[in-house]
Amino acid sequence: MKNKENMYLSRFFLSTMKEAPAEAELVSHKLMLRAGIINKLGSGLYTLMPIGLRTYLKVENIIREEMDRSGAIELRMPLVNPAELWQETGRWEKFGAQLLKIKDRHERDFLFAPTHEEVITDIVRREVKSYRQLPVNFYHITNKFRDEIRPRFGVMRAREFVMKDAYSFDIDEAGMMKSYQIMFDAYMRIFARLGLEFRPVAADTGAIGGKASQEFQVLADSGEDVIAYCPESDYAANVELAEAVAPATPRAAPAEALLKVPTPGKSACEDVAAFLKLPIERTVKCLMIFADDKVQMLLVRGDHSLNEVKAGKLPGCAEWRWATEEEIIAATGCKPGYLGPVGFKGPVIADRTVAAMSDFVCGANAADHHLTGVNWGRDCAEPARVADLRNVVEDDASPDGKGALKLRRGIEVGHVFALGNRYSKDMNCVYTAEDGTLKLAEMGCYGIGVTRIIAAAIEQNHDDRGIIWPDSMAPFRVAIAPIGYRKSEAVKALADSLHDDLTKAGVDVLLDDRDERPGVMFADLELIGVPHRITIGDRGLKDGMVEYQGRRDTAAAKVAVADIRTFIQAKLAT
RNA sequence: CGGGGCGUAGCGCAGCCCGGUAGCGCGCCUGCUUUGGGAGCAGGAUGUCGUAGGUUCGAAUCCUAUCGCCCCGACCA
Repeated sequence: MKNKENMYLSRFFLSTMKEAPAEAELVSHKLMLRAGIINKLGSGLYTLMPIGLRTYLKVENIIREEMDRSGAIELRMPLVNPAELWQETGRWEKFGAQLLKIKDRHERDFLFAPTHEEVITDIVRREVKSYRQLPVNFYHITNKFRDEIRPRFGVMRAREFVMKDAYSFDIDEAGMMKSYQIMFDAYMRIFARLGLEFRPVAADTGAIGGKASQEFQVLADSGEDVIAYCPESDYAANVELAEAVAPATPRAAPAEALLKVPTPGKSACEDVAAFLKLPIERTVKCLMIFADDKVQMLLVRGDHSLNEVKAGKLPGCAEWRWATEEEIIAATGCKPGYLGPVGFKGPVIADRTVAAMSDFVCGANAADHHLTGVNWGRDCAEPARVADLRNVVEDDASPDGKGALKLRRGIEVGHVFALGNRYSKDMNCVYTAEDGTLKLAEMGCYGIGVTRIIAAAIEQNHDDRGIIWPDSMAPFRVAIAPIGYRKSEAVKALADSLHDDLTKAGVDVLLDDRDERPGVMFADLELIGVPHRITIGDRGLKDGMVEYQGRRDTAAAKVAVADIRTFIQAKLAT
């Protein structure tokens, strides 16, 4: 970023708060409000204040540099799109309530774009005629609007937000995968340069569909996603996708007799297990869904949880929903809480773990009763289908067979998709191939949540005093804190000359010339997260010393005035 | 959309149950003092009590409606 002369805090605009507004829950949200980075206009709508914009621009520039380096070409598409384009792909209807639709003065339908596949595909089908023009990768960095069901956590899940999205077009699948890899590599460079602790993970392709997909997750305990990874290998996947492999040991032979036991008021597996004095791993949880026009029974072990994405991948279950209580009673003759496969007439789909259990406990399809010693084949039919239904848990075997899985939470800041020809087919985006035939372009799409990165970085880098910016994202890299700026000629002279020298050297430096008390100055500079601080006061100056303190340092270091310029340059170089 | 909660000064809150015309802390303004970790003293400004109806002699307080915001669930960068 080019430095301007105006790096005096008294002429900048800073609005800090001692107390965070009650609306904020998440640390990053609180700190962004307290540091004056954002200002709320409405639910999910935020102004990026001057200091926030400085950070934003640094992030944007790193992304732009790496995108350009990867060969992607920048353009900019409009926020408002005509409905017709979205009707071509069916997403005018299918995108759901998150799509904010509007009408213009002629009563024509428009929408606020939540993403830009349609627009870019339209551009390419009109502009690209020949294989000679491919591959091509266009990107832009702009505002998106998604009418989120529940905006929250400030800029983390805002309705209007900034996203960098790129779209690659190739002549065939091999080309697409090459473009995909190029983007993947660019993303690795971007998040590394931003100074974030992150991990690329295999992801579900979700509603967009496609062949391959990976998410870039910033690791943070407050993350909304859970990722499973294997410390012994490079396996890492979103739990939505992470495969729970079948148990290594085969099903044991039945050892117990089937027994119906009263379990009054005990419906949850934990309660049943405790009541029967059995480990919860012996129980089976019974979940009823409605899909494919019928009520179906899904079984997972009592201590496991259903993976709803996996459920949706079962045959005929793409549109599944939870069964209603009435449907459950009609299908089983029993209220939820005491259900089981024994005697159930409909389809039973068992998780791999459940299929390998013997002598297990499940509901008796009779209120306040469970069955113990249940065995497949003997007491009820083998499950109609055995599938991977559950979320992996810590210490599950890694699907690559190389150890045990660990879980961590993450914030999704980027996502790369090998899309294929879904959109080019719907929108007839074809090119003339070398052999003269018309072929569909193979697409990839690649998103980065630019504004979300700011929040994610704070989640990962803060302490009880405030933000600790990575150098790459700091609104100012160096702060000069003069004590007695307006009292001491010597302090002012050194502060000013240091400010000028650093500015000339291309360093983003902020001189706190407000003449505040030191406590106020330090507190503000720490809150806004400036990574390096130089403190100048008469007390040190009489010995020819100033102080340097890194934002993460516990104590300040004394540095001779004569050495401070080289000292700080050395700090900035690391 | 379903469930829960909150709207009183820029921010954090009290007052509401039990109606009597609004208060505390921080911040802000003025002056003096202070100046190495969110200063001290003195003085001061700031509210259509979210909005609209209703009950009442009288409503921040009770009733109704409405809007906004936050939290928990389904979505995603």
